[in-house]
Amino acid sequence: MANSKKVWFPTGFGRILSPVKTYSVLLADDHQILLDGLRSLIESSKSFEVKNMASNGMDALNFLKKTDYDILVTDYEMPGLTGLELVKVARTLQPEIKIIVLSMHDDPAVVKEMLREGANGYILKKDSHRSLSDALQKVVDGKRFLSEEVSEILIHASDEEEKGTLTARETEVLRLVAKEFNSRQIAEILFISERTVETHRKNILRKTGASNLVGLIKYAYANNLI
Amino acid sequence: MANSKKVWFPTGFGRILSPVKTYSVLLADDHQILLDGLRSLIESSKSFEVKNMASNGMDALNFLKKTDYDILVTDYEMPGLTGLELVKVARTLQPEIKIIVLSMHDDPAVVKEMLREGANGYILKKDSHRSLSDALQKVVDGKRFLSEEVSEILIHASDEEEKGTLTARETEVLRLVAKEFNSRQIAEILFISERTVETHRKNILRKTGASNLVGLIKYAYANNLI
DNA sequence: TTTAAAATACCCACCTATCGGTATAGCTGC
DNA sequence: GCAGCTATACCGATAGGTGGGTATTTTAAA
Repeated sequence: MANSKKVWFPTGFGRILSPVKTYSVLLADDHQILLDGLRSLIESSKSFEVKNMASNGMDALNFLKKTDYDILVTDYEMPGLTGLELVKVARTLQPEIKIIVLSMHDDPAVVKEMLREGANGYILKKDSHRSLSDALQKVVDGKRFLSEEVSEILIHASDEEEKGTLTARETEVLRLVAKEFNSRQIAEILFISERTVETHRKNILRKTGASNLVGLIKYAYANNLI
Repeated sequence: MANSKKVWFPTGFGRILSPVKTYSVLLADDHQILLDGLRSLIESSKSFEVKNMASNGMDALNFLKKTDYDILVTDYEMPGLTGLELVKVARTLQPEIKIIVLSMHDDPAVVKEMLREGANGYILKKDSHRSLSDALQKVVDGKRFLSEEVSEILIHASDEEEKGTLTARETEVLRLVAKEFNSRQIAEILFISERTVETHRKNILRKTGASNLVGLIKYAYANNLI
């Protein structure tokens, strides 16, 4: 991993010396007090070192461009770049970085999207500090970590999984969108008003959770509509 | 195949009767004189019957919505829906239909796109009438048909395959586009002007031959950029 | 038969992408 | 040195997509 120092650290009852890696961490959160608290928490373990702290997304981005880190711990809502955007960019700039999202948000859709876009762990601010240390250890071990609360949320979310079920007409429209037709052309092809096509598109966007055309096409690929 | 009549037709020296299928054909071209000529040519073989003729893309579309055909023979440039659009729609409405494009265009990019979007055969208006009858037979046999001229074009096209080679920066921009960032956000991430991002996007669109965002994303998928 | 969902359609406002220019600075290879 | 490519940047105009509404008809389910 990048920029990590190897130190000799006593394990067990101090009888054996073994190499322990110190993982570099980048913290991003717009609340300074939380940043300081997190640093303290994280560095209470000698395995982790907070190398930099950013109070907004853009600052975090600047750090990511200059330095490699083993772990990024980021808030979800921040001024400038949001946490989601930061996760995407971090995953692009440093494909190997481990990302833990620390959020107040317990919206399952948000959680899923973050995980989809590259987060390795997701914990809530109302979770205990144990969750954070567990998460750190899990992700450096190459595993995924969700706090109990988050797991709970995802389980119940699957109950109300009415999303993603496009109607036949909506699927038809989406297929045509994916064929590079614009709304006017789709309206001509289906013999309906352009307004109706726009309504369908809006409903498709809402149901799929996509933020724009690009997300729509990715959804279409993911669901074998292309 | 759809809407085809089976007739008993003598083969060989008339000694054996075997079942011969009459394939239904839809013709689309904006030149009436050519339509009439094509009908005559096609129906000189008892295996093919021109069921309808359309003088523009929208008329053709209407026919496709009402009736199933075995074969669509269409011009490339037409008022209303273009040939390319017609091919896409036809492939959507009637997945099993065989499509032969008859065009003046010898641009390899056009040829490739038509084939990619579902055309089974491509012949030029300067080709001989033999090409058309060969094409009809080939496509109903489930094969692809390109006239000699067209094959020639595609071969030489591969020489000047400088297209599709995006620069590193362009690829970077495209990846970010595919991550659902808009130009403003990409500008922020890359520390460049929004104008520059727009220029890159224009160049990417031109190089990939995509007509819009959707085409771009499809290109990104096809080239493993996502 | 009542109800709910789906498909249809319109409005306005705003944002974003695309088109077709032009232009300059830096780098690379002949 | 200079041609060619790349990355950078700007402009105006237009097309197209998105957001947030409302509302009617058709169809399918309870």
